[in-house]
Amino acid sequence: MDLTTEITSGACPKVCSECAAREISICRVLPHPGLRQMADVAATKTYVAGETIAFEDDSAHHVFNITDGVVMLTRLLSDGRRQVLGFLFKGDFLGLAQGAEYGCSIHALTTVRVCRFPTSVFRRFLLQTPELEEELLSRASDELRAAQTHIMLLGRKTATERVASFLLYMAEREATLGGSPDLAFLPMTRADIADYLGLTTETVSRVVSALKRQRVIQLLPHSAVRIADHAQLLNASAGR
Amino acid sequence: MDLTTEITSGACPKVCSECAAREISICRVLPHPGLRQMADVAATKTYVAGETIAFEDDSAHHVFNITDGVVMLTRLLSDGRRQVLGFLFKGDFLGLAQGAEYGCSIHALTTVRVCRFPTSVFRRFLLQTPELEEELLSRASDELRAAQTHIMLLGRKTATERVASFLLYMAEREATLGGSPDLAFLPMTRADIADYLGLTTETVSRVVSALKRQRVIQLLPHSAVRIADHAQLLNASAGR
DNA sequence: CGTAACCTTGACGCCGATCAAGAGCAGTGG
DNA sequence: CCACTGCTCTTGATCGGCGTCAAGGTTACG
Repeated sequence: MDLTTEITSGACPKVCSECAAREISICRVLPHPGLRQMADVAATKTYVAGETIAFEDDSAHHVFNITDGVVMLTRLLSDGRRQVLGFLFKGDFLGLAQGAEYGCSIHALTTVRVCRFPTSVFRRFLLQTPELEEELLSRASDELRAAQTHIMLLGRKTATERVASFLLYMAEREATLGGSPDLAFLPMTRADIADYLGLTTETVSRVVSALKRQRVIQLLPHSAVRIADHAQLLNASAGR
Repeated sequence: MDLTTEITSGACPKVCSECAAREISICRVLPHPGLRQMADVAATKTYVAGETIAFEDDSAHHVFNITDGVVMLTRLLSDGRRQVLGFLFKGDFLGLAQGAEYGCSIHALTTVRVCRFPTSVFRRFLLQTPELEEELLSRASDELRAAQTHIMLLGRKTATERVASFLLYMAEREATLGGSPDLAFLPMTRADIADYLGLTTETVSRVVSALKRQRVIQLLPHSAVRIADHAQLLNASAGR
């Protein structure tokens, strides 16, 4: 049975059949009755670039599937110092680290489309859907590893190594979504990158310039970066 | 029905009834038949202080419940720079972030007692035990938040703030295990602390000395620290 | 085409790293 | 009980990578 048959037969809810992240979001593990149930409580929503989706102290009323765009998570210290905790892309699930509050602010870096669920309903649905629980546990495990890699970067890498690691990471994300492995789009500002890497905008800018001068990368229009010498960049990144 | 009845009736496996972490480990959510099944595939094991339980590239053949002692997780860069990813205590589950390999080295800082399960058996058991899955997901969420706090610390806090945050964290762990909230035992060396905080031993030592001079903390025998001025230390930590 | 962000580059300063030496401390054996 | 030994911890002097401050260039967008 091909996809068209599924859609026309109505086995796949309209909202899901049109979803750009259909095959890479957590929903891919759901059997059709489950998917229908999910779809019934889902709300699709679009945020514009620059919009704040939620603040860190907000009650966590929703969990999200990112169906398109790039999302940034940040935390603040009381004096305004900011740390970027991570970026989320098409297919990512947002809500794994949530408690009663979100715990971090959620920002749309591009136009972002999400599929949103009330937390309470999602929790209830989770209890009766072991395959979804499996999937979330697996993703939590992946995120934990990613967080550890971030910790390693912040604790022990130099400025150059951090920037190189970041560029490789962005290119890799591009590749997993079907793009080229040596082309990275950077929808975030230098300040965002700096706050992700525990640096300043000036330092990020200097390192990027240096890598460009050494012909390891090229800067293209629209904040795109071409990795000209993958081996050299990997070398500069000091490994994962 | 009290605990004694349970034990003498045999509803609780011997290995579990004697477990020091019985009520705080993941097993607490298991119904008795489930607990018995778990116990059947569990092996208790003791490691001496300083022992390496596993290396980061080892195949992850086991997951662990820490039933006593303190465990440290570390990652290395190829040139030997080390990052301490975290510490685990009595009641903690070790294995959430694991893939095919452990991904980080596992070290016993004190005498450590664990309850160990073969990964494959544990996975199979997990699939048929939703309440355990729930529990793991909840713990993964907590760990993710803890990792984010660590990221904030490494990315944006000063040396003094890092050390202060660390002392508060250790005291809090002490408190959750029934100890005093202003007494922390530090079974790790200054080098371990430094590698956790992204600093050097010298800097950690200097900051500790300064806090001692300001009478914010006292150093007691056996690597214990008394928090003399909790408010002041919290102040020095710049929040969570 | 004008304006407001964002980005880059340069000069300088500081926090924490590095280098070095001595003090404290636990374990060992006489 | 004490001397010895090796490690950990502390403290001081100096250094350097990255932050800070400042100014100019570039890009996006109305």
